[in-house]
Amino acid sequence: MITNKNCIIRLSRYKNALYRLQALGFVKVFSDNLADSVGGTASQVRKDFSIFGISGNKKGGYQIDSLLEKLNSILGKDQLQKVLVVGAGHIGSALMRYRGFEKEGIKIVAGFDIDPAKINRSNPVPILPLDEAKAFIKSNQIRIAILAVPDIAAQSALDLICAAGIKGVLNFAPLRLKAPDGSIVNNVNLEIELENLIYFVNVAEKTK
Amino acid sequence: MITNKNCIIRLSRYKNALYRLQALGFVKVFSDNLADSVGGTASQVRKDFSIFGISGNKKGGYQIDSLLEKLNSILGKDQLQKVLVVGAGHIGSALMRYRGFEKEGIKIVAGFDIDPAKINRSNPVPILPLDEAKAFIKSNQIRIAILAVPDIAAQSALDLICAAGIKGVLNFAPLRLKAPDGSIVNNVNLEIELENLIYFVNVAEKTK
DNA sequence: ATCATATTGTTCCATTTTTCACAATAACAA
DNA sequence: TTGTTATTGTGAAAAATGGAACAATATGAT
Ligand SMILES: NC(=O)c1ccc[n+]([C@@H]2O[C@H](COP(=O)([O-])OP(=O)(O)OC[C@H]3O[C@@H](n4cnc5c(N)ncnc54)[C@H](O)[C@@H]3O)[C@@H](O)[C@H]2O)c1
Ligand SMILES: NC(=O)c1ccc[n+]([C@@H]2O[C@H](COP(=O)([O-])OP(=O)(O)OC[C@H]3O[C@@H](n4cnc5c(N)ncnc54)[C@H](O)[C@@H]3O)[C@@H](O)[C@H]2O)c1
Repeated sequence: MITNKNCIIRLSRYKNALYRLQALGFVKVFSDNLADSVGGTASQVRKDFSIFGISGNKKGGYQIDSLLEKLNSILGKDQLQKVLVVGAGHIGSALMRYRGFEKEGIKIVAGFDIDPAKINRSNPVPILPLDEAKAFIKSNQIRIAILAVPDIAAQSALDLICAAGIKGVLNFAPLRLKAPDGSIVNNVNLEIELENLIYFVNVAEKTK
Repeated sequence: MITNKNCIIRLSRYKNALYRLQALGFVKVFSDNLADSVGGTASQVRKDFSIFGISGNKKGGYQIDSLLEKLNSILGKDQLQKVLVVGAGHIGSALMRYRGFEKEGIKIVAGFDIDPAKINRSNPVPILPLDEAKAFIKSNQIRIAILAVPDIAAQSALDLICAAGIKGVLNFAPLRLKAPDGSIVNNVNLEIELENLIYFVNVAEKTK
């Protein structure tokens, strides 16, 4: 069982690179082409594939279309992934208006908010009152949510949606949430991303 | 020289946890308190500190205020970090309106856009035409930028700001940019974050 | 003053991740 | 057909990361 997050991220990158190559008319690809496209090494590409039992052809590389099929299946992209956004504020609405997820088979199906002023059922992505979240999650069998509520509300909103059936949450609030049993929380912490960047810029500056 | 990104992320977490503890009135802390707060082990906390020459007191733990001073200095938080946003669209304006960075000593000082309709010099964070970016970066000695332009414009915008003196970029466009010499690009790729989450949710589902 | 105790700092060990290296082999050329 | 070459797949080596263990020691108790 693979627990290596970086490995899965690389699979996503290979997949994206393969679509670009396919769009350019390529039908096969070698491990070193892929390595170049995503910025890695050829042996790591092959090792990653081998972990998932993906094989190519000696001297012939990999068929792009069948490779994409396999990667897409591993990454759960053989079915449309329905996602909710909880918190229709600045970040939440930016995400709901973003069209880029759709080409990745990810569809934001609804937003939820406690502020009555934010409710808008006729939006392309409808924004509904939080009270309706539980029923919505259950009847539409949603498993994934993006959490974009104020920090103070994050844990209770998380508990609510997980109790309703959400299994995976991408959390934007910059604090450590306790994931309810059976659910996974990943964080996007932009403060920390910036701090990290600043650190490495400073280090580069000093060693220069 | 530390190249371990996770280690630096942990330093940020320690720092955040320390502020919370400080706000609760604590003046000292033990490695296992910190480990609990951030979800790690006590030896890792001590190891992280030791890497940076931070020492505490046998049996006495660490003084929170002096620990914070040291962490803040390592993380470059002893001076206000001025940051630009390039691209005042959905993501860019969400970031410019966000007040949360300020308490972290990060100040978004300006946004830049090519669309004349976006220009607004009297905004709390002024939004200026891209042509002015170079002069602004130079005269204000900005080193860090957030890139939130459409995918197609990302590489050229990156080249422009790095040529003007930007050393570190947090890029939201879901593609691999070529960092100009002497600059660092870190990516926030939400598509990939979601794919990753979906993968691990599926795995958990299956092994259940 | 002595002892017991709690906690650090660091060394050593285990695990994970990446890279190297090369045998196996499919494709192609002559 | 035979030989040459390019590329995979993988086992072994190396590097990086994380965790356990424990000696050193400051603190507080008796
Ligand atoms: N905006 C940014 O650029 C940015 C950057 C980094 C981190 N964040 C984090 O993202 C989160 C959201 O930030 P934002 O700027 O979008 O905030 P915001 O205040 O603009 O929006 C939050 C929304 O959540 C709604 N809400 C409050 N409690 C709720 C609940 N219990 N259930 C459902 N909805 C609820 C509010 O009505 C509001 O519409 C915060 O945790 C913030 O720290 C935001
Ligand atoms: N909005 C989201 O939720 C979201 C999610 C994931 C990724 N992204 C990525 O973030 C980036 C920005 O997305 P967005 O939704 O904010 O886009 P957007 O179209 O809302 O905004 C982009 C802004 O950049 C400006 N712009 C275009 N070219 C420019 C240039 N050369 N220099 C300066 N400004 C320029 C445009 O005028 C516009 O204001 C895109 O790469 C997108 O793929 C966005």
